[in-house]
Amino acid sequence: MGRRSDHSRDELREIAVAAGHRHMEEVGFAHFSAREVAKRIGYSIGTIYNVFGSYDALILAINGRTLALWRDHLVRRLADVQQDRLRQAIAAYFEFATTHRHAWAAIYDFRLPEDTVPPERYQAEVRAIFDIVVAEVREALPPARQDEAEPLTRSLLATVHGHCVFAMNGTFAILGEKSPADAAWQRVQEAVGILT
Amino acid sequence: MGRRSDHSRDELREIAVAAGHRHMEEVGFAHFSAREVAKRIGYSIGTIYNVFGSYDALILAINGRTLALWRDHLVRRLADVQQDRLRQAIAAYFEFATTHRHAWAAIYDFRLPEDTVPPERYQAEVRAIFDIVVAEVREALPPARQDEAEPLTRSLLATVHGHCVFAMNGTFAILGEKSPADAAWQRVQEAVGILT
DNA sequence: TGATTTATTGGACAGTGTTCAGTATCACGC
DNA sequence: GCGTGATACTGAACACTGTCCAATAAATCA
Repeated sequence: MGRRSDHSRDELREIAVAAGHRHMEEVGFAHFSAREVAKRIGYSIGTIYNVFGSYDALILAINGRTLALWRDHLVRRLADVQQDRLRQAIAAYFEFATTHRHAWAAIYDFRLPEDTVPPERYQAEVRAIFDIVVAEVREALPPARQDEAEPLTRSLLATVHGHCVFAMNGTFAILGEKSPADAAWQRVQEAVGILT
Repeated sequence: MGRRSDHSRDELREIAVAAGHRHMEEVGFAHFSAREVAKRIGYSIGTIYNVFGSYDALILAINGRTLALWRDHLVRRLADVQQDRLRQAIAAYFEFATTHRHAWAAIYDFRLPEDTVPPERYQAEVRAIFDIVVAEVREALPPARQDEAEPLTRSLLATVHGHCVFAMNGTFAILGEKSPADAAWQRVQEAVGILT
């Protein structure tokens, strides 16, 4: 067949990413299939490769969307909160991971070939989330120490992430930990408190 | 063919795990192949399934071996160190992840089917590493607080793990973090210091 | 109306995990 | 020595995967 034109190229890309994201949420990275995405949007596997160029690029697009949804969740969660904003941010981290288990895990399950860097769009998505958290951390610091917000935020994000990973992958279950979010919150409080 | 008997069943299992572990180190979880393991030990794919029962069980056996090597590395690294033992432990964490990138990542890339629990042997391997670290954390705490060592260690392990993950998967590169291990060490110092 | 560009297809290829009927070899009882 | 099981091992078959690309249909342009 030839051009079908019910969708522009950008629309088609958008539709494929949306369907791919749903598929990822349902089956997870290990059982994700590009053919299945094609099937779901009513196109053939070849079209997926025409639009995205490679399997990796498709995954990257889907993970990028997950990051955008994650940021969205974080923003909404902080929108009408006055107190304990850092704690709410941690809660949002865990909530998103729990609610979107598979899509969230896919962000970390997928690895680009070595010596390959993610595209600028994707990196921007990561930084966008980071920037939101930096602002919160800065707010929690005394004015004299606010220039330390960025390195501190990197470390605190890693800290929360570690707790979230162990909660999601069963490590904490093996070790008998039952309040991962609380533990993460303690570490964050200590780190911020010591500069106060 | 029939029974070949150059190896007992246990020997064969051992050989397969060793070869599988090497294969994993070379190509990583995404490109790991059970057929390739079979080829490397000079048996057919069927034998792999006879010995391990399933792909998942093979991966679990290989990851179990990685955990054992990791524990070994940690023990050796702490063997003749008097000062800064916690810091050395963190260094050992990062070292092992760096030196065995693929095998280390496979521990977290692989996920058992939902509602499935890893076999007791595997759990014991995880706890063995945990126990080593608990002893170090307890030693670093004042006598009156040593009963808090276990929950604290779970949290600190997660903290260090988070930093290591972000260092290995490129997140820290995107965010401009250049001393992940130092950042992790700071968080650990704070948490331990506050109880001192 | 051609000629050309573009979008889309789906078969072909090499690889995967998984199963299992078939076969070769051993150990043992007679 | 000779059956008779039990055991170890094989590899073809199946349904799937990512990847590529010659063929084709439709839209656009000259």
